[in-house]
Amino acid sequence: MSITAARAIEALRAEGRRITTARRTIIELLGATHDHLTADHIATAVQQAHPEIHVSTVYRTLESLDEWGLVEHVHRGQGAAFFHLAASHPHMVCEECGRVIDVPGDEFEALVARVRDVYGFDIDVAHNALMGRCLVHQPRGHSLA
Amino acid sequence: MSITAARAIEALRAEGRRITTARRTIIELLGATHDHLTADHIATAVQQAHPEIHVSTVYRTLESLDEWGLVEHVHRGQGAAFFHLAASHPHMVCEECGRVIDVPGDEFEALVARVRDVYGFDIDVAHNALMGRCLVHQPRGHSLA
DNA sequence: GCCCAGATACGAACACTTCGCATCTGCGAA
DNA sequence: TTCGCAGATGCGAAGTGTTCGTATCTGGGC
Repeated sequence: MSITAARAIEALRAEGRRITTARRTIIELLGATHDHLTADHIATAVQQAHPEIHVSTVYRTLESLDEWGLVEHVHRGQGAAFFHLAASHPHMVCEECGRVIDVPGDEFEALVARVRDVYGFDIDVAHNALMGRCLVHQPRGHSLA
Repeated sequence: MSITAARAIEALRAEGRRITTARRTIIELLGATHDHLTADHIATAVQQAHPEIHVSTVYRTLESLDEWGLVEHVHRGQGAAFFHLAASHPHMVCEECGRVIDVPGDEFEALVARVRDVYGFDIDVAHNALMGRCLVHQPRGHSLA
């Protein structure tokens, strides 16, 4: 089990929440991958080990873990949201190929600070993905060369 | 009719596309408001004047107008996307009250340029809304005072 | 006015997510 | 160890936002 997954489970225990099969399995799955998984992917993977775990349980579990700050979800444009263990960094999703790129949050610090000052709005950069085009899908094949 | 709506209809004509009741009504509606309307809102409003116009027509019309660059849609987190006449600026949506704030695109220029240089990713800042909290919904009532 | 590619009405289907409710279970107390 | 019960789950149905198939209709060029 990854260190982060172990920590998440420890956090559950520390707050007096139940460690159930669904919760443990989902957390371990998220801890074991760096992929960006949708609830449905997670349900499918979880059901390989525990076929009795229902999709709605996966949704509810993810919602709870999200609320408790142990996992986060990111909304893509139209498709399903994807989930990962709490890490709070922005994501960029290519509109052409769906590729997800992680960005360190500090790239956004200046913008977030300015928007807070000027517009009185506190941006949560990690909640919605930024859509756009990755380098192989830019108009007229623009490259870095 | 607003100037922008008139322009959009002119653009349709110039490209040899048909000016139908659905298209004209939707464009005029979008031109007459600064609100951020979902497809469903648009359908409801359109149907007050033309009850025969079907929701699916509204969706298809919006999709076409979007494709032709006359309107744009913005994805909120979980709820429905909202539409407006082409303007291409980012939006910020309060997670608490759903309020939508428009931001001039140039606030993002530095970030977009840097991300393009460093990550080879071309962000489309207008496609997904930025989620967060407006000033009345910030944690611990933080204000600008 | 006639014609037909393109647009529409209608409803069914779809993908993703939430809900209600009966049953079950983790875990603290006895 | 067993007991009790708040909280978690299984299951299916419903909800929401959107897309699709198909028969019919219509804008606008002739």
